[in-house]
Amino acid sequence: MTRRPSRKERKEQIILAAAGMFAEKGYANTLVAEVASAADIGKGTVYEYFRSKDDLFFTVFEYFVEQTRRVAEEALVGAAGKDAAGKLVAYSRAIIAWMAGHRHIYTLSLEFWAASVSASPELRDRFEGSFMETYEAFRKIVADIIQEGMDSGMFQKRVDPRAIASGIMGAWDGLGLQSMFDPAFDIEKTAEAYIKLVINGLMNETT
Amino acid sequence: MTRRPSRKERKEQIILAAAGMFAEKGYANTLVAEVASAADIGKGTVYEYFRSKDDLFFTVFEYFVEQTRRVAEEALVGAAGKDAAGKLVAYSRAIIAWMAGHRHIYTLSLEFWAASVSASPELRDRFEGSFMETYEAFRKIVADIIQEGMDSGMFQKRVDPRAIASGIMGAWDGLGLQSMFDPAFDIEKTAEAYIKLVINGLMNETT
Amino acid sequence: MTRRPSRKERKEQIILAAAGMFAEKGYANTLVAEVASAADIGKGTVYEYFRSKDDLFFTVFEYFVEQTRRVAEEALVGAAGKDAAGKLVAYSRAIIAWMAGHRHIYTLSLEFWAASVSASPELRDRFEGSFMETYEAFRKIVADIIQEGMDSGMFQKRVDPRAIASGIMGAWDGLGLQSMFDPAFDIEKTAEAYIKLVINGLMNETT
Amino acid sequence: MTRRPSRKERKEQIILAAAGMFAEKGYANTLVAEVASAADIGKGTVYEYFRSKDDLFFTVFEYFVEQTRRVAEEALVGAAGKDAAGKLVAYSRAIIAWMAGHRHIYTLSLEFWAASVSASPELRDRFEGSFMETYEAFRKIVADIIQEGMDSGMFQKRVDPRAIASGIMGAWDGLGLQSMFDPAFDIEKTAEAYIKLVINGLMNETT
DNA sequence: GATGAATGAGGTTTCATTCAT
DNA sequence: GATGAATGAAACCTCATTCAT
Repeated sequence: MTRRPSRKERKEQIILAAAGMFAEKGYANTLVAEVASAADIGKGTVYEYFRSKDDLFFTVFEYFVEQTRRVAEEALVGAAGKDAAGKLVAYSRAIIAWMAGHRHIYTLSLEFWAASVSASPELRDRFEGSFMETYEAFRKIVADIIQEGMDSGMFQKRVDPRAIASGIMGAWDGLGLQSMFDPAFDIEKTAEAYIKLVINGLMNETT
Repeated sequence: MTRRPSRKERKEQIILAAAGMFAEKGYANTLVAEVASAADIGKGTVYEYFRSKDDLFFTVFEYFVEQTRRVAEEALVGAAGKDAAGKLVAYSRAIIAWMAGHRHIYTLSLEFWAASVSASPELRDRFEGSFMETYEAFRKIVADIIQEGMDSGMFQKRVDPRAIASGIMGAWDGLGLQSMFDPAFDIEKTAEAYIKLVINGLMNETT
Repeated sequence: MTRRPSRKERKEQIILAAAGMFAEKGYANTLVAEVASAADIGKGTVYEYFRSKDDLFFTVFEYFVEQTRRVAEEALVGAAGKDAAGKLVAYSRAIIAWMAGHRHIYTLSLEFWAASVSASPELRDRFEGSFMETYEAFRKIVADIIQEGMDSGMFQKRVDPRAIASGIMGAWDGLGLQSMFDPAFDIEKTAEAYIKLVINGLMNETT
Repeated sequence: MTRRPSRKERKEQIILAAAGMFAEKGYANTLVAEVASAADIGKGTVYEYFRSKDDLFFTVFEYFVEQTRRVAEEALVGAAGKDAAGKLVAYSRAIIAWMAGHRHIYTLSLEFWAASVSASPELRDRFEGSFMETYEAFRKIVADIIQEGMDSGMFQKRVDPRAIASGIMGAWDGLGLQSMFDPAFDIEKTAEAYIKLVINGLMNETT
């Protein structure tokens, strides 16, 4: 005999069900009824927890952002103690591993990216703002590692840490994208070779 | 006095109007009536040229792919005669310049990416197939340049050309994405610094 | 320290809350939850006292009718001992004063009138029946006064007492209606002038 | 073979169908689908002509007001040339005859009255404003007749014409109401007796 | 007895698509 | 060939009512 879930648990249950459905069928093609059914609740119950389908969508997004940040945070912790190059490799591996391991969920990114341009103006602003903030957080982490490498003398090449961080992050997203279109794409192997090349670029002064 | 447009011109007129609307409001939020109105024709006329809204969407996508490939082709031609590093820089610049110069249209990518996951199964397959093909074409071009650099001895580092090509392309997409969320993001400067770092990585053997 | 209300008090508490809400927002636009909240009880509790929202509505109606009749009764008592003309004036004044003083509640009449035509067949019948009965009761009172005036010789004009009673009652309702649409409408002054004119008509034989 | 109706005719066709349905079942209990079906068109077509169900409702109201005013206008014309008392009788007869003859439509009044208090604030204001204007128009007509009667010396009693006009109009509405509840109520006979009494009151100076 | 979370039937509204002109 | 009025399936959302606690 299972107890009735708390309000918070019930809400998360719906968010997870919605995340799954949105990832699978896309936001526009997912019926609220399907989310409810996936969460094993009645259609009306969804509206007890979310004002509208849009509201649910944005909440799923926030949940997703939260998770993404936690992944980054954990990766950072796992990389502590290593030198700059080691940190970069470890950090990249963690991000890519998460993408590879949550391919099903990662699909949501595409939905969110699209929504950030095509949603209603109010929603769009919220998406855009959140994206900028999240990307900035990632960028700071990566740029700090690069700066540390330059400071320690490990990275000989003089670069703008933020620009390079942007490029590295871009590559992560872009590789994730390619793995989305091509199931045979080996994102982990590809990313591994790639980050090492970038690090090689950082370690050698241009002659 | 303007002559009546040919069937082909009329079709392109609709495609361009649709591209603009889809980029601006997103596919799902764009009404067929809006496309028709933007193309200065009647709503019913759209159906003289396209079987359905989905069909129009996919045609816009094909048109978009075609253009993208032409951009790549032209960039490649413009880079002919340079050495591998020069080609890479020129090629990257051309791609990024196109992104920066067609930001409004480039938004469509997000729609297409999302559709490749969330559209109806049939449409999804067509999207996925086309994406794989297009990415493969780009990948070949970039990988060939890298191979050429290694063959010529300019690139000292031994790498898997296809993997690195994937990473570079990923960075392009990912930087385009960041520029989409952040109007202040200077994609051309960032990409310039980044591609040079990657090239530096290629030119130096790991010690 | 307030004791727990008896079942009857609790029921009246709900009726009053419902009356207030229905008068303010209309029956259709009032949520059962709002009634409950206004009555300071839980939503489910309403259903401990009333079978359905319709049932609550009808009970409010009956309560309203009861009050209206009491008002009429009291007015009649207050007018006892006067002559026919005096009774008519006093009676009219009491009715109109009640309307003016309970403008907020009187709004309910409009809801009831509408319901008597547009509610479900069963409910409609109950409304119609109750209205006929109530109007008949009023009509009898007024007609009796008129008859008394004619009998006593005070009213010289020969009239059908019931027809005239209907007209007078109609004027009361109609004036109430006008005061509902126009906050500036002085119903008491208007009704006073009007009833005196009618009495003047009764007192003078047509020449 | 019937030609396709013009936009204006089609709109009126919907208004009439809606008026019938609203009168029969009440606004809240009428489905848009029922209106469409009564108008022999598709459900979606209703929305080609009206923004919303509320909008349709208000348009029906305006149509109703227009008709009511036309009735008053015609009645006034028909009464021209008579003396004040004759005008009053003719005018009253015309109004009451219209009510009696359009009982089916007149039911709508109850809906409109109720809406003027219970509809959404915006709609409510439009209703209220329109009612005040319409009542004022009627009031002016009746008051002018009374004034004319006093000026000509036919009406000996000194009265406030507007107050008495309000009372007479109130009686019309109130009698219509009674006839609505009671199918056996003979509104024409009752109104006839009543208006004559009122006129008697006007013709005789209070002694 | 009292409660309010859960429910889902039912209603409005949207919009891709058709087809008569 | 072009049009846009008409359509109705489909989807979101509301809210009276139930029932487990």
